[in-house]
Amino acid sequence: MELLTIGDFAARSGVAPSALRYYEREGLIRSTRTGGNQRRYRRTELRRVAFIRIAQQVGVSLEEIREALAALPENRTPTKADWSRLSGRWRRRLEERITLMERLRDQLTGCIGCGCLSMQRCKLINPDDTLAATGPGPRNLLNP
Amino acid sequence: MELLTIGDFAARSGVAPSALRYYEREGLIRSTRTGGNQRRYRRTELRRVAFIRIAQQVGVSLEEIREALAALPENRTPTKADWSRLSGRWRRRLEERITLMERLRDQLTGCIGCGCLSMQRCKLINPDDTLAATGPGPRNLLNP
DNA sequence: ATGCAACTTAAACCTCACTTCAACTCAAGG
DNA sequence: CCTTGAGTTGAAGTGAGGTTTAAGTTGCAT
Repeated sequence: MELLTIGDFAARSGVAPSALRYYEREGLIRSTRTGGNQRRYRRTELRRVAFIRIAQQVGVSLEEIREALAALPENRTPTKADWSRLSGRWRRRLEERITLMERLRDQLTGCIGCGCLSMQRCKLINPDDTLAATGPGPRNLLNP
Repeated sequence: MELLTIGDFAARSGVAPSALRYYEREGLIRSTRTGGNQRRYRRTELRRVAFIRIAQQVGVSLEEIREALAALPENRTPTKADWSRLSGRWRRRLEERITLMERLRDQLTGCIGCGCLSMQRCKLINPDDTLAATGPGPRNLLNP
């Protein structure tokens, strides 16, 4: 079994056939066709799908994933080094998100202490008191 | 200035008027009306909006946020203790998500070492080798 | 009292990431 | 050959979380 049908590929990747067709339309994965126009997937495509799903967990849009995947070589099967480079980028991204959420957690913990969630005093909402500059009260809630 | 117009409320909360109307339609916030049917917001509503935006950052859907806010007292202005209880729930949730993302990061770090992202060998994709049970290769990629 | 920015509504529209549908074709076992 | 399950397409639908539009009304300063 050299090439996988869409059904088998879906089963092995855990992604629905409809989603796989969608990914193909969006240029995220590729397939060859049989004489009868059915899709056949090489097993190396599984790595692409793995990468896509991991990136989605990290909060990356399909558009960005498509761009990242475009950096893979066209003509040869991607090597470990190719995947390693891409994964490294996602890891840095993931670490940024983790840092952000940890900061949110710490601030929320502080706010549970004071029970406030006040727009006037709470660090969670008015991080650096910068908002007070244009009058009393904050202008936006987030993005510290 | 006891009550805020929707424009002022939007400016102070950093949330667009259209979004505020949407939140009201969805039962997340409330307003009183003037004789001429215009919305007026009490400043305590800012806390609700703060809570909503924070919860969204934590990855909670508006539906769940609505349910959480429904736990607040109807007849009296919520106390610090009320907000504290709700915030505590979100904090636990946030910690769960952080743990999940840290695990993902650690696994991704390992996979950068091996450069694999292999469907056969990689922990990231085939976490506990449980998938091998129904034949060779994994059946789904994520949710360890 | 008038002018104008800010407000009101319902309905339509938007993006994202898919899924579902209808109508049809292909692949493979008996 | 026939049946049946799996695959094909374009188009439409879904749901979340809003934004935009059009037509009309209100609030407030002058």
